[in-house]
Amino acid sequence: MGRGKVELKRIENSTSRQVTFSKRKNGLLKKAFELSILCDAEVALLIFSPSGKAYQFASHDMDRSIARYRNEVGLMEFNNYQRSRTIEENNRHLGKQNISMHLAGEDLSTLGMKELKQLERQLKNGVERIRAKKRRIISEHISLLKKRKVDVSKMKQELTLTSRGFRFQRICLKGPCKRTTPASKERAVAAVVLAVHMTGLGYEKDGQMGSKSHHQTARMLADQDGGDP
Amino acid sequence: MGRGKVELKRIENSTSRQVTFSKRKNGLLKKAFELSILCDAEVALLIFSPSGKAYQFASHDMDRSIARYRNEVGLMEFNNYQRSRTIEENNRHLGKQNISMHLAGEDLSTLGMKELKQLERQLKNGVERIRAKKRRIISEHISLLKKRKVDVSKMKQELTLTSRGFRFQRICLKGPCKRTTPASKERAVAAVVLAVHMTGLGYEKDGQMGSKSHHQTARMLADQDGGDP
DNA sequence: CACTAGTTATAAG
DNA sequence: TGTTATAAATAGT
Repeated sequence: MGRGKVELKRIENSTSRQVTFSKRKNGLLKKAFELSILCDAEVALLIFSPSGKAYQFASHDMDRSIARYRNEVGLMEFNNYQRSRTIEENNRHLGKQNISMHLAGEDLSTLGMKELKQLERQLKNGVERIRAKKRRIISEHISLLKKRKVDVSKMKQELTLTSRGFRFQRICLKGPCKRTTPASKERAVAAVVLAVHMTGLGYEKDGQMGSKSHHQTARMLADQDGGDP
Repeated sequence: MGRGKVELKRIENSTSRQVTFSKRKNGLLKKAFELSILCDAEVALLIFSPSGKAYQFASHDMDRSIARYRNEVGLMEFNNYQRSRTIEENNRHLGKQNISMHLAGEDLSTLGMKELKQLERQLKNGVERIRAKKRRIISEHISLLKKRKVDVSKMKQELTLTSRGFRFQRICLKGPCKRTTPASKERAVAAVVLAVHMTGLGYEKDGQMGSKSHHQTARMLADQDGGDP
């Protein structure tokens, strides 16, 4: 899009790379937001600029989405299957000796000694990385398990609190008390508002934004905006 | 984009919502990929369809990006601050009587009876939604906990298998056997390859893709492509 | 940062 | 799923 068609490779000119990053980052954040609204999807997006600045969007909650990711794809080979497919395409198009194709275990016979050595080194590294990663995943999962237990008990407590708030609301707003004044009603509402807010679960957004507002939203969703200094 | 301008709100028609989800999901994955290549950025994207299916893209490594996110923004209230700002802007631009501002518990005194009634209704709905949501979350968490336990034991089993593969590799490729022929080495390598693949943890990608491949890649990163059944 | 030409994404059919 | 007319994103200025 734009004056000229763009090649899909790293933009060499540093300035235009930064400009493009800024523009496309905003575009991506906006699109992510739109998808979440239009299609009622849960979307989480992390962007790190080359200079290390972080930007994010999460339609629901980043941690929730990450947890969900870990459940849905974290342990399956799905993830890795996709990854290796990606690598295969990657290498195929890079002309990188199609090593990943060989990694599929098919035609090792076409490899020379040099390539075999390379493969061997890669494999050793890979196995080591795998073992490290698994150790990491296991400990992560264990700590998650612990965290979950805490979270669940918290949720239960909060649910109790919420119920209290709800009862309070009913008593004050709909109870038999006939002397409800506007002022006391306001206070009651404020109390329920407080309870609701303390639960930390806000209302879902259910409306639309003008194109102006959602633009601003997208910008705010990112750290600041602007280029990446 | 398309035949008509589209409102930024949940698409009510279920069919077109699914179609739109499918299209925009692919578009988003593609854009995320392009940003990562063109601007040399690290991008991680998680998408969950309303029906619960998960899609992802990670330019580098999802776990790495998540860890980075936790460092950069994970512990700050940044996230929540941004979210509440977003909702506030959202409502402000919707002209929704700045109810979210009132929800902040500040100036209920400026509201008329009509608005108070609306607030009351919203709050009741909200509390009910919250309670429902919490019930859902709690049961989700509980089933997750159960699932996690199973998964962790699986991981342990796999780790054991991996270790075996690693020992096998050392014996076959580096052991004292001097009669290693190219053919037997190939077989050994193939065996290790198999072991590695069975672990399901592939190699990280380190290069870029041609424009053709990334299109395919983006599609493959999703489960299949197509709609969300 | 604003503009605009030429590109891309996508809503509808 | 593939096509087409139109909206939207954006590269270059």
